[in-house]
Amino acid sequence: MQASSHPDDFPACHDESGADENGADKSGAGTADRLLAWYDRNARLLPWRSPPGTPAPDPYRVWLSEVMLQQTTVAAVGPYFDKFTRTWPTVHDLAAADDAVVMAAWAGLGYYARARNLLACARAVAALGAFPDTEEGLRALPGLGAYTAAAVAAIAFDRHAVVVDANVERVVARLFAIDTPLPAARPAIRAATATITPQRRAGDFAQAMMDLGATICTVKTPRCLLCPLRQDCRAAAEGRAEGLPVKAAKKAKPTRQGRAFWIERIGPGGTAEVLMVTRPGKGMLGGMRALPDDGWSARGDGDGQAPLAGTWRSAGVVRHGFTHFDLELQLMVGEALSAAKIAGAHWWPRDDVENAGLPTVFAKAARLALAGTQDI
DNA sequence: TAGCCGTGGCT
DNA sequence: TAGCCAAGGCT
Repeated sequence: MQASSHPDDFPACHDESGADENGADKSGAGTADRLLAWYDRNARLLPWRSPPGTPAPDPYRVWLSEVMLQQTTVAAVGPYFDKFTRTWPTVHDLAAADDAVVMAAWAGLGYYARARNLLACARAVAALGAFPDTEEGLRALPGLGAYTAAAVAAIAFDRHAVVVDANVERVVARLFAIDTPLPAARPAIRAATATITPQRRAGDFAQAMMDLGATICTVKTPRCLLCPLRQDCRAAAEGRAEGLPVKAAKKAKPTRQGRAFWIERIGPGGTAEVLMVTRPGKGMLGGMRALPDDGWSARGDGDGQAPLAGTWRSAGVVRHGFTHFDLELQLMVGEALSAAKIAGAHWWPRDDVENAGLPTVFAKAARLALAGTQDI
């Protein structure tokens, strides 16, 4: 049994038969050929994807889907991809869109820096005239890191690129039985991926690896008996696929306390309005419309203070989990006694709050205010 | 470089 | 249930 692996013993040596000491066979182009043959028969049909063997899809759609799919499930992306491509059919349409409208359209999808970078990227591409068609050119655009640049280059432009995402990390860590914990294993995994990435059909290969990771080589209880790469897989041969890749322990999430404030007035038109703010462009929920709050953050509790003078009562508590902390948000309802002098403040129709584009934590708070529920 | 940055589904 | 996790990027 292999006790450990490290960069020095990678890639695994192959004898003339192409099989290593555990019987795993990754010699020549066999692994890629087997995976592509499986993909030709089993590719998932997705709105942003063209079937295997057909012309590459529109780079705009490939890029948009890849950004939306960063740390986000296929199921969650679907409706957003439809909405964005319907509203903005080309990158030029998106580049010309209003910031607040795009941010509101992204509301609920999370990781809002992606939406800010999406607009910056669309405008950069519009200025260039078209998407760059090389990995290096794509990598220079805002919001495109090593993964996304490689994926777009391979999928949209049929470039040879080594595409490594969390699926590929898992599949490759198992194929080569890489025991080094993540993230230290990344260089070895990337080198291993390069050895099996084919010169042709690199885009299909990347998508095939992701489909394999999503449907066969899953995190929990991988379906090794159904895997087209079982004969290539050292971890499967050793009966320990589920144990790979090894991951570093995670830190505990703190719980933070904060307050948000629901402030109504009767507007100039005689209808009820709610005070909203546009949050600063950087940091948590940056650039998003929100309710005023008391300054809570990942680093600490809010100070409990209202943004302006008034009398307040608690309408209940909203609990919400973020990536690295949990929040208990007390919703305070009251009448403001003075005019709002809050950065980014504006009034929004009370009857149209569901269209304000609020991030989920504030959408929960708004539901609480409107329903009068005690706890959500 | 390791911490920051959302959300909802699954087990 | 409470934690884990998803087609990561930025600083």
